[in-house]
Amino acid sequence: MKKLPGKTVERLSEYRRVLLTLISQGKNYIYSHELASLLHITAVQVRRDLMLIGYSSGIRKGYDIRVLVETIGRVIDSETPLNVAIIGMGNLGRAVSSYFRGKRSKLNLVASFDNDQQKTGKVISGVRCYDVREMENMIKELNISIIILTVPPDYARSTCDDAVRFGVKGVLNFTTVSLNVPPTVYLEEYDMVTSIEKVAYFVKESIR
Amino acid sequence: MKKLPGKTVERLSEYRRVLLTLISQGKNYIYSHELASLLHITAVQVRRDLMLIGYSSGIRKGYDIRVLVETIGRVIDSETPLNVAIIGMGNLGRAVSSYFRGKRSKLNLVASFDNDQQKTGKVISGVRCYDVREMENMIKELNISIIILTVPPDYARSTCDDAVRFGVKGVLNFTTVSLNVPPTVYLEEYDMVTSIEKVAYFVKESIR
DNA sequence: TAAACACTGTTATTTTATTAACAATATTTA
DNA sequence: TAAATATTGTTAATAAAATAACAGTGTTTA
Ligand SMILES: NC(=O)c1ccc[n+]([C@@H]2O[C@H](COP(=O)([O-])OP(=O)(O)OC[C@H]3O[C@@H](n4cnc5c(N)ncnc54)[C@H](O)[C@@H]3O)[C@@H](O)[C@H]2O)c1
Ligand SMILES: NC(=O)c1ccc[n+]([C@@H]2O[C@H](COP(=O)([O-])OP(=O)(O)OC[C@H]3O[C@@H](n4cnc5c(N)ncnc54)[C@H](O)[C@@H]3O)[C@@H](O)[C@H]2O)c1
Repeated sequence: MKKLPGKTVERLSEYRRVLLTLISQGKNYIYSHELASLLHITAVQVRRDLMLIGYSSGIRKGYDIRVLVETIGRVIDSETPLNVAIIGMGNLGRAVSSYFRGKRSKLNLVASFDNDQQKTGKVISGVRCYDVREMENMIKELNISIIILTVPPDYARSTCDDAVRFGVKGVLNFTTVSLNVPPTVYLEEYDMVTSIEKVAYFVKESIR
Repeated sequence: MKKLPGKTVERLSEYRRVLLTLISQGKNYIYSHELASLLHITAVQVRRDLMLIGYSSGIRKGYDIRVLVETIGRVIDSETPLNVAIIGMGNLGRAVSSYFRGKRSKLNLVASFDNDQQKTGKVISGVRCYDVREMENMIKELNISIIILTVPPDYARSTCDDAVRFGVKGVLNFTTVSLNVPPTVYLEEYDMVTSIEKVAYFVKESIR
């Protein structure tokens, strides 16, 4: 299948998230317009995305939620699970760890790294914390292909460079520092200050 | 000034973030292509965004960073500071609180709320934590216009509805639950599982 | 069972966002 | 000082994303 646009991948992930909660609530079928309204988008957008991944319901009773979840998984998940590590087990690292662990069967959180001796060698928020100096060994040994970066800003660049050198193929950067990676590595950055400033901007504009 | 596209607002926030760190490093001027490469975008994009907010450097030695930061502030910040509260002081709420507090002069984190008696009445991660039952009073008393929602999924919807009823105008939702708000309220949602699934998708595609 | 209806899948259109192109102009170099 | 260079601001072109339109087809209803 042709590589999907990033936006579509995001929406597919979101579809699956809400579909999984619907399953747990006992729902079996869903119409495009229902799914759309849950995501604040249009029904056409939903149908278009599903067309892109070649899913078609056949019946006119909406989509079979289980089949749809499975189809989305076949498209966006890796066939063999990918291993993930968190670097920097501070406030955010621990929050992410306890939240993310076990959420997706095709993404295994297998390690965390820190340079604080109080933390290394222990299991923190459900995952073993290694000394950051062991990063090279462990990335190779555990075949870690994705890192979530939550170290202090001053260490972000060097830590990322190291991880890439050791073979990591994807980086989710939560630090405030904008990073650089070679084109063979996929980088996604998120800064919550940007999100809240965006909210603030539209609030400001609406109450003017 | 006409309302800016959301994408532009996001980039303006990002420009400011990197510009602020450059100032602290003693840099005074920056070229469009330098700023662009820090954000992994093109120089044209930068110039276009700045055109939209009516900033022009005049000189050909790049943009005066201080003036640019100030100009961005005049456009995206509220004239009078907006007050913000975090609801749900668990792992994520505390991380966000300690990170965000004091970051922006026009956004004051003035309160947090929780329903756990162990937490209420104390100062946690630098901000006073109130009982969630006091939300109505405090939102009105402190004039809170934005909330950051980090309660457990099951409480997300009702908590958001309450906050909106009590007068909140913007919501940044970090829970996994997709919310609904009236059109007068601005809602921004972020799920980190989506981000990491996106990374995983492009990693998978690249190593195929 | 025939008409009305509801929903999907897909093509066409519109809108939005990004990139390219380039004239204008300050700065540097010869 | 004149030519070459570098950078901006802006218009034009392109690309990407979202939406609209609608034919096709089960399903329901009378
Ligand atoms: N807390 C948030 O909500 C939040 C939000 C957005 C971004 N951030 C960013 O995320 C990063 C972490 O934030 P935090 O609040 O968790 O900070 P924190 O100080 O609580 O955590 C940082 C952790 O990294 C460890 N560390 C330091 N140097 C290291 C190194 N060289 N290698 C490995 N580990 C190292 C520290 O021991 C600590 O455990 C920061 O860059 C911050 O700007 C945080
Ligand atoms: N931890 C993460 O990195 C992360 C990432 C993405 C999303 N989330 C989501 O954010 C939310 C919080 O995650 P967390 O890890 O901090 O969970 P948590 O359980 O540590 O924190 C939840 C907090 O909310 C409080 N609370 C419970 N009911 C409440 C109510 N009715 N009103 C006010 N406060 C209430 C609890 O006392 C607790 O302090 C969850 O919905 C989770 O799915 C978390």
